[in-house]
Amino acid sequence: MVCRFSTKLLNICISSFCKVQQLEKAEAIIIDGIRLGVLPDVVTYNTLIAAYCRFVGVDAAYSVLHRMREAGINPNVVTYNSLMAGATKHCLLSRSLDLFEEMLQKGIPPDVWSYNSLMHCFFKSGQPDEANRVFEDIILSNIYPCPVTFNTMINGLCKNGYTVNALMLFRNLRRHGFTPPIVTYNILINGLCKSGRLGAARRILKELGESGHMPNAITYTTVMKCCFRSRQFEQGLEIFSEMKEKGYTFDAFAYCTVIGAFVKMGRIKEANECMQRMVSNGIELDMVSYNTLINLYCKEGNLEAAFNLLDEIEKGGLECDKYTHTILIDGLCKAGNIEGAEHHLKYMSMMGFDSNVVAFNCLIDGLCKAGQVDYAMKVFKSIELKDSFTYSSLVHNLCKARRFHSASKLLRSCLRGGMKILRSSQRAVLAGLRSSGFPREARKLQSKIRLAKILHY
DNA sequence: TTAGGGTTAG
Repeated sequence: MVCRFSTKLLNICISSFCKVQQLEKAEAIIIDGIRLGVLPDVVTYNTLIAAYCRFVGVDAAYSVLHRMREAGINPNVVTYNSLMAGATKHCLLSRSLDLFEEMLQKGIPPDVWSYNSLMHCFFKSGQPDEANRVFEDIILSNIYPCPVTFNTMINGLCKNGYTVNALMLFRNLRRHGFTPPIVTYNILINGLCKSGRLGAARRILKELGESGHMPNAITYTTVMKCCFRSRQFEQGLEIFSEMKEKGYTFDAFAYCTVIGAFVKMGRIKEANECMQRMVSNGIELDMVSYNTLINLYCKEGNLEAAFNLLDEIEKGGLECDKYTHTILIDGLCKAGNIEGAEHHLKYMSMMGFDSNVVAFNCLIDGLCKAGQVDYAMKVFKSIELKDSFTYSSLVHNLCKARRFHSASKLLRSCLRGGMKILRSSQRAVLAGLRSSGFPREARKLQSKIRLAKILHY
């Protein structure tokens, strides 16, 4: 006979294994349980589905759903919520919307988590108006919003460029008695930092202190990153020291932020020390951590170590991403191995990665630095996607090669396209034209630049 | 079950 207590115990075990990502052990326990007459229930399958969504992928979670149905257990609102959250996390946005529709068709009433996922999905697919409509529906319906609803809304608004609206929502919620948890503060501080509203971010940070909350490691990492991003390295390092003094635990996010900053400052020795501390502290390395390490190896000129690590990662079953390959392409270019970089670009494409503007920018810059400006121009013409880095780099390098007319022509086409270009590159063209005896062309170009500023900036 | 911080190029 199956007793409920046994299934409850089974579920506790499954949950424990799922939390530490030991899904095979969780599956094995289910088989053992069935053998002993303890049958899995909807909670067992939901726990597994959530874990597969989180650690593996939505397809793996669907195979559990299939087994669940075969066992005669119907999915409930939690099942759908997990699948929706998983689909949104893995950017399968239409799948997430389909799941919501399927839920309605099957007569399963969505709860606040379903709506939260739906909003998240709309924001992630760049449809803030649709997300806002869902939010209004929640407010006007009898579904009670939870803090996650507000956080999803504030985060989505920030990520879609509506930081001012996010700040207004935060203020309105506070006025109506909502006491924001630390997560809300972190979301808002991050959004404000990333949109360059550092003053507003500082004010929210001050409010956080006054609210009686303590900033957590995420708050510190966010503000530290913000300093590094705006090249206020010393200020960022002060936060790093404060974190250490106050005894905050460093996770992969905090270490990667600091290592990345040391690498950017050219302080490779300190970056290395940090990396060793991260490894010796037993931090489990994910793909971003590995990318940070590969970047460190490349910047210290140790391409061999970088490629060895790439092999190790691939053999270990972790999938390298576009960042890994772009870092390696840049490393090869910086080491003067243009042939290797081109070869790796082909490898990247063979692996199914889309055309990557950053990787091509590295190659164009590398070619210029190797004196192959004509070839760089050929690559430039062959690529569809170009950004301000592409133009700035090529204009700068054409000036260095004293090809001011070509640089001027390129700068004009960039301005016509409404693309921003580094001021130093603009100045280099103007100065070059003047010094090489073409002041009239320099004046004409200057007025084009002014016009573009009025039109686009 | 859901929301927040980290990796690439001038």
